Amino acid sequence: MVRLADVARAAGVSTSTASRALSRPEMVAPKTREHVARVAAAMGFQLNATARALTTGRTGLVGVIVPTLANPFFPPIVTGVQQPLTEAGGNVLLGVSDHSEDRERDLVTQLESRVDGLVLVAPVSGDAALRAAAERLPVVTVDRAVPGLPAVLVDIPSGVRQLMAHLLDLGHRRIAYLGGPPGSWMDRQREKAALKAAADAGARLTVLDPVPPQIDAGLAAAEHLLRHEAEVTAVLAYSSYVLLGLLMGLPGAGLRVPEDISLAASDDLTVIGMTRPGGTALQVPLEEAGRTACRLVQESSGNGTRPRRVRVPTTLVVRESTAAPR
Amino acid sequence: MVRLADVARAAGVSTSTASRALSRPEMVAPKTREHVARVAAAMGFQLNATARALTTGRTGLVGVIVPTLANPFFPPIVTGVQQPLTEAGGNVLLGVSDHSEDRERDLVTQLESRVDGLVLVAPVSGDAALRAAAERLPVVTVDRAVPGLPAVLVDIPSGVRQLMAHLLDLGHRRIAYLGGPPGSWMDRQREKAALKAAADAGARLTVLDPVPPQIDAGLAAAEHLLRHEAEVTAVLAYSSYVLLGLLMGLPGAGLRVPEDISLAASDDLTVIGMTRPGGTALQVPLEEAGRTACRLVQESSGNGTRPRRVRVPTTLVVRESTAAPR
DNA sequence: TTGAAAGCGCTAACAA
DNA sequence: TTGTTAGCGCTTTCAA
Repeated sequence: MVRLADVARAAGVSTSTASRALSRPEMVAPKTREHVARVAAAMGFQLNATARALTTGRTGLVGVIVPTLANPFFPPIVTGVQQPLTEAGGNVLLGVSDHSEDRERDLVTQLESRVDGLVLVAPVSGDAALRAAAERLPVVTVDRAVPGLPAVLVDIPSGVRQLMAHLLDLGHRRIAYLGGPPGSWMDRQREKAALKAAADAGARLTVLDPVPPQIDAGLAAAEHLLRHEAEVTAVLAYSSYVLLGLLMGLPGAGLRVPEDISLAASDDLTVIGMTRPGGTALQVPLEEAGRTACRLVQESSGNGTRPRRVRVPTTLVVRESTAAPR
Repeated sequence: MVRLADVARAAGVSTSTASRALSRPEMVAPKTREHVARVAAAMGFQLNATARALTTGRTGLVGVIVPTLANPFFPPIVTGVQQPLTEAGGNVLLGVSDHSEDRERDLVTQLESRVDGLVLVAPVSGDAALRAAAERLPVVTVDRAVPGLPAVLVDIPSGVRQLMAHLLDLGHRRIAYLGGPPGSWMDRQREKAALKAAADAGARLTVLDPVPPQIDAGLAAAEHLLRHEAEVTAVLAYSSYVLLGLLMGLPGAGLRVPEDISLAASDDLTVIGMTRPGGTALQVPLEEAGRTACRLVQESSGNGTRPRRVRVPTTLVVRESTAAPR
């Protein structure tokens, strides 16, 4: 392995000068700088990141802890965090908690001394534990608000209001909300927003039982809908998986979309933009959420501006699955 | 920040003893060991990973470079790599190359001094560049074979043979292969395997034009199929996205699955296991591929066993979308 | 603009 | 079993 000292000797300068020539070029005479750079390149030299980290106290790494990569919600966030780091040669140190609080805690303590900051995506630990971590290094949460910590929140409730407004504008007055996943905090927010929008417009919103986020659930829901809720003219599904299920189940039962019933979803994580009919849905800016979280980490690495809370807005994308009721 | 020296002083031992008590407990008297552990815990002490890495030469990190996280093929591989590391407290340092050779090269040089080894997933760089990297640290490729380097290959061609055998067993003799993505090396392997299986059985395999991996493409293909290839009784799609498109497009045109036509796909990356009818497909063990790659990295960190090439087998999962032709 | 020297926090000979 | 000592490869005062 070639070390900085080797380069310095070969270039006939001190290690300090060699170090400066490569890391703080403006501190070195142009001639020396170029000479050192040339020698270093010729020897195939690369500064050792670990040693730099030890002396400078900065690793250039940001830790990202996600519950899983199997849910398509999370990978785009990781991609987003990576983006602002790229320019500066930084990287993402990834941790997958598997939805386990224990595992999450272990990951936080493991990563603490390896990263400059931490992005915790939908963390499951308690507020206190998260605040404790934030005392030791910059911590930003995504899709979860912890009092006193900076956070990035995807503003789905306001998106749901847009979705409802769209359906109401079309003339729907009997709408079903197909909620889930069972027990989810986010779902209660969505449901609340939908109920309020319906009430404000004097429309009826039937809240169906929460279902798991699977196509299967959509198919089952389609059957239920047909048997018991024939009078609704539109369905708002909390997930694109469920919407996909509805899209597959309803035609088989003789209900055409959107002629007989309108369908919309509050995320676009599956391919529902490309089905036929295309699914009306909220576009969720997950990469942007990741980018924002990364920038908040970088900000709070500097001197202490007070914790910011950033809300990233969703966008309503209207496609063929919604139309005026007959 | 609490350092090891602080713990040592508080515990009344030398830093070496403190170090051993925490890192190599078997080298220290039980009493001392527990005392040090207690003191360390009380002070909230954690060994500094960067400093350890500098002295030991091992970081505990494995770099994983993927082309993207947007394609559902890749996240499970990353998850798989992480798994064997977890027990030893290791982590994944992630790089996303965006399918760019330049970016991939930069990532390799960036990560080199931060990780113990590198897993390159479907790398785009030339063989020579990859072999050069392998001279400096352990490198394992996934879904790409480089002569001289260890690799993990998902054995889709043999899976395609199973799929073909399944269709032929059912009695299909006029089968369409819907290939893609356009220009893909993997696709040529699949197509070759399918053609050979058909020829061996005296069946006819019509190779349709490659399409991109989107539901849309499936829908378009469905229409094409109806207009020009009405005589086929089964379709083998190279991707589950395309299968999903067929599943959505065919019924609308009056063709029932599987009564009028059988459908199968050579991956199960979407939710086609949960559609109705369920889609017959190859189950692709991506997490296992990741785990295997990680173990190969760990192996080649030790003394040099010669590069291994591991082939992970796919599994045929038969569901309702395939049946005997009428 | 450059160099000498100290040290980041830890581990690992070597000695005792 | 424990302590002393010398680095790991780099950056950064401080002085010249």
